[in-house]
Amino acid sequence: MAQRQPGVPTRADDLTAKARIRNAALDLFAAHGVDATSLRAVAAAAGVTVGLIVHHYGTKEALREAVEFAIVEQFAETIASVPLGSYPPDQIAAERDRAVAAMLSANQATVDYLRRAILDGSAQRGDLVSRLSRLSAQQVHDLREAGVASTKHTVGEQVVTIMVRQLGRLFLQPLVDRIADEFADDTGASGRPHLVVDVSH
Amino acid sequence: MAQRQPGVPTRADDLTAKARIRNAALDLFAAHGVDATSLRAVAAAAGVTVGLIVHHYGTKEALREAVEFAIVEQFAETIASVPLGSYPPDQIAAERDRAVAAMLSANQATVDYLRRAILDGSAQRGDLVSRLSRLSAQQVHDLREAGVASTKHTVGEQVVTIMVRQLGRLFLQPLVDRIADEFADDTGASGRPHLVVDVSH
DNA sequence: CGCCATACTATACAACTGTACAGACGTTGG
DNA sequence: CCAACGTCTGTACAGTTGTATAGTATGGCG
Repeated sequence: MAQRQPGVPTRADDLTAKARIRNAALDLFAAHGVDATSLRAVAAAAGVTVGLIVHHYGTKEALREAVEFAIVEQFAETIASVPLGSYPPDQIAAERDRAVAAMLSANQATVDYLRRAILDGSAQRGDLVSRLSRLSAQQVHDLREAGVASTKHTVGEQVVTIMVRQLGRLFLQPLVDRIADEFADDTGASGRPHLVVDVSH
Repeated sequence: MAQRQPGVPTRADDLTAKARIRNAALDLFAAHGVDATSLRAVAAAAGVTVGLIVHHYGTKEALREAVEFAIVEQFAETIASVPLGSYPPDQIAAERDRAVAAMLSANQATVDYLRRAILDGSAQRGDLVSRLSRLSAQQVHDLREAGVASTKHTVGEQVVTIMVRQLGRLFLQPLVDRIADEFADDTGASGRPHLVVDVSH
């Protein structure tokens, strides 16, 4: 085998090997779960050897953390793509929601990974869910500073509402789809049912 | 070690070894996932050796199927515990819903296992979700025969509604709890947020 | 009693896991 | 030019996995 990127990482075929490994890991972790995904499977999908994964990330756990870090980055960048001044104050929140929804629907692997992460719920500080929650909290805080967001509820309540409405529908959709498929011939052409997920305080 | 149940399985300490294995498997599968649970862990939890699991169930896959079969049975029995004649026709459906909800809240492991099963979504016929869907469909069918259930929607739509409303809240609750915990000191004593899950056709 | 079916243990094994490590290659800085 | 460095491969290893199997004990039944 020829080595692809010797010396300083050039971007010959689109992506660094390190990035390709991380992307392949996200896809496989999302599809089959972290435990059920071997480093060898990741290596094969990324077109590298197991040794290189260890070289770049050290351990499987560290690779998982890198994947989660990338997901948080993805959220942060998406939110930052709709800065405070870009829309009338009363539309910022809605516009950010739309941006996040668009990002998620374009990255099924991210959604699938998140679903598993929340499910397994390690519940430890520094967790993926914790970090996303803090990101949401920061967003709520910013909007309040700008005098936009309501202060009728606590920040915690607003974060729960944002995250559950954003993610809840995505998590439950597979269940709806499964059952809809089950009765596909029966449902008539009435189309997919529409999910409603919300929280009340 | 002394063997516990020689010959015909007596019910010396509460349960057959075979049943203890199945229960232990349900608990561990629910808590950590099937893949992450070794037969040795199941054996230890059930107080038997690995060999006995193989003896009774053959393969890990067969053990998983036995666990799922037991779950379906649990649903079926719960529904059957509220027979058609036991309540006024217009209350049967609601009463059965209540019975299922009570059964689920008393069996956290079942809920957790179901959450994982739906998540992984093997999407194959004979699947756990498929079997539960068919159970729901049967229920809807029965209620229609008795002239109780509405025929305004298709059976498929009604099954989706039943399953999503039953299970959706249970699946999303961990997410809500996680975030609520994250902001526990912030939320004030406003109590846990209440989840709303529904489908519209 | 003798015999067999069953419940059960113990050990063994091949496959696969994550991790470690030695080295090959090409680039870069002095 | 050459030593140092980062990227990358290949192999090796100890631990764990699911499964197979040989063997032991025990109760029921002729």
